[in-house]
Amino acid sequence: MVRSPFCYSSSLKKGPWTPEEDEKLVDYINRNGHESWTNLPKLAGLNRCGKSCRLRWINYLRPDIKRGKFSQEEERLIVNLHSVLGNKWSRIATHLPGRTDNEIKNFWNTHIRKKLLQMGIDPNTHRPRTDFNHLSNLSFLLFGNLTSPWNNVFKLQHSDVAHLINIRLLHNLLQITNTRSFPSITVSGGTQNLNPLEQLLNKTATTSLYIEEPFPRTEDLPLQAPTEVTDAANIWAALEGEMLLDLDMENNKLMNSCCDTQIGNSLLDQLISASSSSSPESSMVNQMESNGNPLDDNEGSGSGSGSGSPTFSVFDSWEKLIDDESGSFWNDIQDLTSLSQSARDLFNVEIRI
DNA sequence: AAGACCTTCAACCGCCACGCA
DNA sequence: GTGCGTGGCGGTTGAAGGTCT
Repeated sequence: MVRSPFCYSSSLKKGPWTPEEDEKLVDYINRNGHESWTNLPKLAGLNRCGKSCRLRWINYLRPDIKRGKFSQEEERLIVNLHSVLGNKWSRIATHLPGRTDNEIKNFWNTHIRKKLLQMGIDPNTHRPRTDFNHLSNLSFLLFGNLTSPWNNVFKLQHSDVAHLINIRLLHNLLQITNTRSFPSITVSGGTQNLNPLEQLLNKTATTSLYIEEPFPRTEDLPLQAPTEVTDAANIWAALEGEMLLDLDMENNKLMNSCCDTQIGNSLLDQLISASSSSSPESSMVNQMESNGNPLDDNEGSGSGSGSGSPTFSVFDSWEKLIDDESGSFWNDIQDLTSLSQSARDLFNVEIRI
């Protein structure tokens, strides 16, 4: 591939811009505009490449640049848009007036990404993480809500997330380490076309789940009758026993307490169903893009949840989280993280596969 | 006080798409 | 159809400042 020579000359200056250079660039563009970035440096008296000038102007010197910290509203919008658009920073930037793609990208990588990881959510897919390296981080989801000041609504979601993440972790763990098969889980009485785990978490009164067969640890052991489990606590306990997750007494207490929480509609379930359904995201982003600046109307119906669709969207879920009236949900996440260190240590030690 | 380590973000690099000759 | 110049984008880097030990 023939590389364009411009911008690769070693004689051109690189690195941070000086105030004098900024002044020259702003002055020239104010007087002449920027029809050709290639010719601009020469005409403006700058020993820079056009590309560098363009970047400096777009990311820093433009008069309509909004400086300063991102608001919670902007943060929420970035997360929502990223869940739909991925790393399309320039497209995301079109929804945040005054913010540049570079600024948003940096903000994502330095702030939001970390927060999602702490929540056990893969920032790339916006789904629960299923890699094992972050088990220690997940443990805070399991134990944190025992003492956290979260309000009731969020506690339920938080608990559900923990349940599903752990069940999925176990499932994946088994599939990876497995020479043995994962016990099949069937649903009795359920009418929805959900997979068993999702049905469990979307629990209706008539739903029962069966762990059909324990792990055959040895061929000598007789087959056991299917065990009926009717709630997340029991299925978790059953899996836990079969997985040789030898939690000590203290951990068990914590686990039981955690699992005593009543199951409600889960954030995670909604995220999953939103992601696997007929792509509400695409219609969402279309709506957002056709509505113009979403920051202008997000308190009304413009955030997408009021479209009349019965399907939960990923945005609804996020907004429920973020709208937590106790304040910033990010702050709550941080509270949990700090509370969970001891539990995290226990969890790390006790997993034996 | 000082060095190590961490975080942030401006700027660069390389690739791709598009328009034009 | 092909090659070149250019603009635009996303990933990455590294300097600077902050925090920790």
